Amino acid sequence: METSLSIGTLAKECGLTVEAIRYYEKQGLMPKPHRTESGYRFYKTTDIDRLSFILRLKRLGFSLKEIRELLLLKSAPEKNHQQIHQLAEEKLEDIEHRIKDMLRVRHDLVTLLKSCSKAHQDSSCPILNASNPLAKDS
Amino acid sequence: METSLSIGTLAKECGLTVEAIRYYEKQGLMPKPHRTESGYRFYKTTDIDRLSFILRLKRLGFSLKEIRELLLLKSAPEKNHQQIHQLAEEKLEDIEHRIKDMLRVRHDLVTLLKSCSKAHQDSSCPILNASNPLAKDS
DNA sequence: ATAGAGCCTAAAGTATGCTTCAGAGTCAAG
DNA sequence: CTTGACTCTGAAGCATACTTTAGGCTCTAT
Repeated sequence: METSLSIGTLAKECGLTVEAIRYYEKQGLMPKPHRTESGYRFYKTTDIDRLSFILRLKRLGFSLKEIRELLLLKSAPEKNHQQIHQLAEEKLEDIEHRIKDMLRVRHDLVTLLKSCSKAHQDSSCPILNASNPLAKDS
Repeated sequence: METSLSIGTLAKECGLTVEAIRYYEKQGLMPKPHRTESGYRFYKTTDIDRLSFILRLKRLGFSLKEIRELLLLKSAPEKNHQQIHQLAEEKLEDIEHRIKDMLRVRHDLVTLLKSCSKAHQDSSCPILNASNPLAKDS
């Protein structure tokens, strides 16, 4: 069973640097991993998911501090229920606001491309004819 | 007709600082505004829209460099059509990817809240019962 | 058993995106 | 006509999020 990864492998797997992973650990985003006798970090495959989650949120404009909060939510124990629920509510509102903004920007871009396409009688525009990736909301 | 704004008014209007606006000007995000005889900048109301667009994109995790590109797209002349179309296509893909990420994070959060709610038999959860803001896609 | 790739730590350095400071002119109200 | 709020420029300073450097141990293959 090969369920453990070196920091280098994890980094490659997720497309970032070894140093960034160590930095996230220092900032409390990644948990302190187990170590080999010689002190080398080793990770579980589930750490790939955690790291992917971090990167996804980063891409969306969340700060490391905000991501830390969201991670706490994800791994929250049953205690402090009220507080966690409150925080989750805030984050969800935040995310929904961002989604709206994103759709608005998307709309602007599509409008731009439409006019652009119209001006050139180009009815085979690959962008405008693409299926809407947002039609299927979870 | 009161169609011109001081930099301070524009800043208040958009909820950022005077210094940030001057910084955006220096970075080529805001156009160089007209000046009074004494050298004071003055803006048109349409500059509010431009600044709002910038802030929206910033919130979504775009760098100032990327925002500059998107702004160039918006104000693009008819020439360089091919190149602009190409860039717009890239940006649109980028945005759609981000929207998917955002929906995924939203899904995670809602799932978390559902389980949280279930654990406490709380059927009146204000978050989960809220109407879906994404139902109406443009 | 040794070369080279990979890992370790701590600390300094860097890019981005502003904010603060210093020093000075401008404008509107009283 | 002065006081205080607002504006100007340029430069330095700061927070965030890493990256690079330095110096050293470890692991794998030849």
